Amino acid sequence: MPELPEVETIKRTLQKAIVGKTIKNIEVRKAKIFQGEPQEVIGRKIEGIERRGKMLIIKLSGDKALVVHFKLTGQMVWVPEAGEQVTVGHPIPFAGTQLPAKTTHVIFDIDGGKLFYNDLRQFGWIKVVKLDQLDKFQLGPEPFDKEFTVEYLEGIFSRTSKPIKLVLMDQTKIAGVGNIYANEALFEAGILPTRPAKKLRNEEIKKLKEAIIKVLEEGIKYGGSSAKDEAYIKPTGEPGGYQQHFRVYQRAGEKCRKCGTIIKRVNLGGRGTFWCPTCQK
DNA sequence: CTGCGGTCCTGAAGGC
DNA sequence: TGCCTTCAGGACCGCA
Repeated sequence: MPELPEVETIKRTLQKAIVGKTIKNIEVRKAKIFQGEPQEVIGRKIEGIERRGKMLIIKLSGDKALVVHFKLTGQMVWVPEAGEQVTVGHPIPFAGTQLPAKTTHVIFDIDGGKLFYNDLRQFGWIKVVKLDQLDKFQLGPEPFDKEFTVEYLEGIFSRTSKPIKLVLMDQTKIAGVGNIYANEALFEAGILPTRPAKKLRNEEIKKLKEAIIKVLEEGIKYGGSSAKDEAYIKPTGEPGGYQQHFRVYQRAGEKCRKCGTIIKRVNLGGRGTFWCPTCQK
């Protein structure tokens, strides 16, 4: 599922591929996915690409932007035209099939190639948003920003007795952390996912803050994670590599890499939650 | 305010 | 073999 590191990878890949180019046409094959009028976007130049939390923001000439939320299974695949100078990766066959696939819901016809939005579960969306409306998305601080401090975390944790893992995944409190990286960060910090947030000691909060940054940086370094059952791929069509480095996520029944104890799994807030009973207290 | 459960959707996996 | 049920999951919504 595209979380901060996956969306950051998509952002960096697309920056090299499509910034400075013009959107010539948009084919919307599933109306509910594309929210807005294609006419508001066609003919505009892509001025820049940013990320906010798990959302990709494609800034256009004029006063508009496209905001993309990939939710569980959204993908963006950039396929350069034949003969086009390939600026990023290479157009490898998409899952052994041709694009558009049956999961392709929006196709952007851009100078030099096509950008496909695919989404198996169809939970994701693309919205046309005015630039001055971008701050309407209620999101907490970015983990890599300077407001993301131990003091900030102490503040939000002290006000709730919810399990710490659910607080980490609350986008209005911390932007971009989802199920994978919440599980991984809690292992790295040695904290049980079920601990009430307000019960964390200052020393643990310090460790957790560093752990969040560490696992997100690792995720970006490996180009995101293409875990089993998950649809994330880079816009080049290649999978990410972070899944090979998971400490606990989707490793129930396997041995902890640090101590050999069997990794456990439980449902917390409807999400698969994984931890090592020895390393996390 | 909190916390719970339903909703969207599809494919894989399990049961009989 | 084949049909039916269950499950996973980010964000949001309604209800108690």
